[in-house]
Amino acid sequence: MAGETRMSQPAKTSRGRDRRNSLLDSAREVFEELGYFDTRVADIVAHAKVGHGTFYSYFDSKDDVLRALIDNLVEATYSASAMPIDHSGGPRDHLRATIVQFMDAYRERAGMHRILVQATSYSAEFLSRRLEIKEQFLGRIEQSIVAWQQRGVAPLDLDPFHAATALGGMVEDAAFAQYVLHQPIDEQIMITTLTTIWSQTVGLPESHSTPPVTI
Amino acid sequence: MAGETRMSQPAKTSRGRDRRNSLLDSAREVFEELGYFDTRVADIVAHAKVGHGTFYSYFDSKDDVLRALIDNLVEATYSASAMPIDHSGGPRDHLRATIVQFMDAYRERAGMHRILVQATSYSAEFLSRRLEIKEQFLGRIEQSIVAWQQRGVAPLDLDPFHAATALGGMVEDAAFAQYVLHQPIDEQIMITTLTTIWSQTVGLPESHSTPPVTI
Amino acid sequence: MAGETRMSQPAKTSRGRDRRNSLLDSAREVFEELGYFDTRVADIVAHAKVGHGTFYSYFDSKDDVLRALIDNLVEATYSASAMPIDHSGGPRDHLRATIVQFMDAYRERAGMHRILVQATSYSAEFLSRRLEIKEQFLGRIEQSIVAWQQRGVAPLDLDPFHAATALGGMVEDAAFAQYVLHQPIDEQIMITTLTTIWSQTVGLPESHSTPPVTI
Amino acid sequence: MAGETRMSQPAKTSRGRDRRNSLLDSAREVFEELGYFDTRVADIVAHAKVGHGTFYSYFDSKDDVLRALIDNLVEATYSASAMPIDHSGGPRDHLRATIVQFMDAYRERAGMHRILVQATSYSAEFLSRRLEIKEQFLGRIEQSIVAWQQRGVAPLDLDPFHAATALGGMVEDAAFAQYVLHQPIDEQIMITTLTTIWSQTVGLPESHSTPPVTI
DNA sequence: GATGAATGAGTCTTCATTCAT
DNA sequence: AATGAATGAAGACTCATTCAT
Repeated sequence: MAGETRMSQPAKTSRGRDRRNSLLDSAREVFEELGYFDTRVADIVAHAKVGHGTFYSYFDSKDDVLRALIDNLVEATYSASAMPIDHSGGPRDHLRATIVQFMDAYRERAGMHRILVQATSYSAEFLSRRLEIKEQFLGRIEQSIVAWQQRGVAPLDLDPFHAATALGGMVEDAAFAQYVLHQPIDEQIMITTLTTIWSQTVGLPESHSTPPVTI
Repeated sequence: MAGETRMSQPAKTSRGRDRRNSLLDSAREVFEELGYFDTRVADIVAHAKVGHGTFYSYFDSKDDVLRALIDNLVEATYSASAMPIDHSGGPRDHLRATIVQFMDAYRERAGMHRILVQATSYSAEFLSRRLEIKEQFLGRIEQSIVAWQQRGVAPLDLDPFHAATALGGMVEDAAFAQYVLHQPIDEQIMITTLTTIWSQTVGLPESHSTPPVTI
Repeated sequence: MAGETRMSQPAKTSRGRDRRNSLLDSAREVFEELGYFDTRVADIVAHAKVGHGTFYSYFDSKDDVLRALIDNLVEATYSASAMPIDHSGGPRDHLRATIVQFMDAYRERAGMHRILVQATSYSAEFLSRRLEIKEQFLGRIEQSIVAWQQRGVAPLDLDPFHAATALGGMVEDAAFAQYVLHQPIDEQIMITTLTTIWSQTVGLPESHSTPPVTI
Repeated sequence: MAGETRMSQPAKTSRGRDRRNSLLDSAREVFEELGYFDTRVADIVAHAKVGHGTFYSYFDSKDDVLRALIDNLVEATYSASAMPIDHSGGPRDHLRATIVQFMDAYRERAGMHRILVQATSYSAEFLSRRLEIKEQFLGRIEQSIVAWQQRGVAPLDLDPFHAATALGGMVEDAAFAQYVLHQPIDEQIMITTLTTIWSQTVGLPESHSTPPVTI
């Protein structure tokens, strides 16, 4: 399915970079509207108002644009989660802010998250990419649980990896249900609920006395 | 213009039922091996050792078999979650048993759950079917949370619907990660972790004194 | 297309004859409703409420029933045109009666005439059958023109064969337009018009004195 | 579900137009040789020496080429019947010239007329197209009959519409018998016969004194 | 570089006919 | 004799990708 992953043309000139970005945008918009499978290369080039040949001078294949888009999503997700968060409140406030940050980032790219799920079920290559995002996310959670255990806040009999997997999966699933499946979920109540479940699991007090731990 | 006869699933005879089941099994096995998209009708009929026409006398299309398989999955999932659970232990034991029951049912049909996710991302019709399963599952959780709140066990400021969505999503995601994505998760630790998170959220005591509430 | 025309099973027993006729009727009805091409053998056997196998024990193929039905049509057409006609009136009355007889016979079997035209354009074999009917019809006309010429009524410079072809074609086309294409034609006016054109061509007087010539 | 782009006849370039015409010619030739039903798209593309896809980038389906060919036939028929006719002779000469013009046009496109009849018996859409041609033809005849009646030449008790239907059908049937069915008809004798029948019906004198009426 | 016409392998689906029961 | 399940050849159509202009 994947083949030997020829790298798509780099496009040195600025004009080439623009064209490539334009195609990337078109591909994303069409994918988000029709889904990956129902999108034909013809749809993308029509949307970008270029010829078929142009598409293939920037990307090796339909899979290749998808790859590029997923790369962008991965990168954006990394950047988003690396953004600093206000530490002024207590640990629960901080946790809540972290969850809000995640939900915001997800909502903003909900269309591509839908495509990522499609791609995941279509090729092992894209599954790896998706797991890569998830592991990065879960790794940070695991570290924060370990930190809380070291401070004597979180119970020591909680397995950090499995708890991170459970809690992280919970948050991601909530985001998917809300922003991709458009389930009738109230954003604020859901954030409060997620924060509560998470806090109780790792033993965060309601008060603001405990020093914050960055997720 | 065309004749008016268009029947799939004609056979009421036992031979016809057998043939249909055989095709259904073949379809499931091939879907599980290759995924829905990479499966050709030719693969299914070859696996079932029948002619192309035979396939089309039991099913209207490739989509139609998928529909039938998903129907079976939905039905099986309903049945599984309706099975009685041992009530001899305390509430936590009971919750754990319920989670174990879910994980067992999921593991047993992991292949089809993978296909369900694929189908979900491919057609709105299958998405509805999947949400149907999930709502049934989440509805039961929501009711149990309400019951615990009425007994004064679960905190009243916990929104039952959103908590059910979060906790249910958490468990389903864990099952998916474990049995479909084959993430390196330890079954027992994960079950303990899920039980702990859930119990703490709804206020279940560690001891065995509280009367059980059926999920 | 036709192959070597194996004669379809003769059906010696009366039960067999009934079955065969029942199938023939079903085939005709379905052909008339759907047209030959859009009719599937499945439609015929469903209409006759018999199994596929039964069909093939009375007919060799789908073409074969069509052949049988066209044979019936040819035979019926021969019989109809051989029926005696009231000779009491003058020659024009007689001609008119003959045309009426033709139109009646055509109307009664309009559905099969439509099928005959379809079959004609589909296989040379059926074309021959159709021409056979037509030649029989035109031959009679030609003879009557010759007779009128011998009586000094019809002009001698009229070529009997070509006039018969023209006049016969005119009448057949009118029948087709009226009964198959359902063009908005008034039956009585059309019959009068055809009679007039024909009479003038062959010199029939308006009065009733000329002795009749049977077509 | 599918993309929204569905274009046939895209090419506005001269190359595209050429290709389309080449396919149209191939389709016509193959249809004329094998008949519409026995022609496969594969036959057409083989004859045109292009790939399958090329066919489908100019036409939506096998039906679609047929539609295009019939459109051409309709157009050509309109043009042909609109061509001026020599008025120097008497009314009979003029009528004869009109009939000759029709027969010439029919002979030239006999192959397509055969296909038109096939198409007619296959789909109501094509039947409409055929009737469209015929009505245009019969309408002109009807008008000329009315004109002759107004001049006191044609008998007033002749119904113009039904007479036009009868006479027009006669001529068309003669053309079909001659050029499509290849019946042993002598062209000149047939034209004389048709002219005679028609003339006598509408009362045209043999002499050249009556002023001509254009059909 | 850009274009879009051309390609053809790949799939689904139909239905006349056969034959085991 | 009757049945109807099974067959599989046949054919329409799609669309990612190539390449001549």
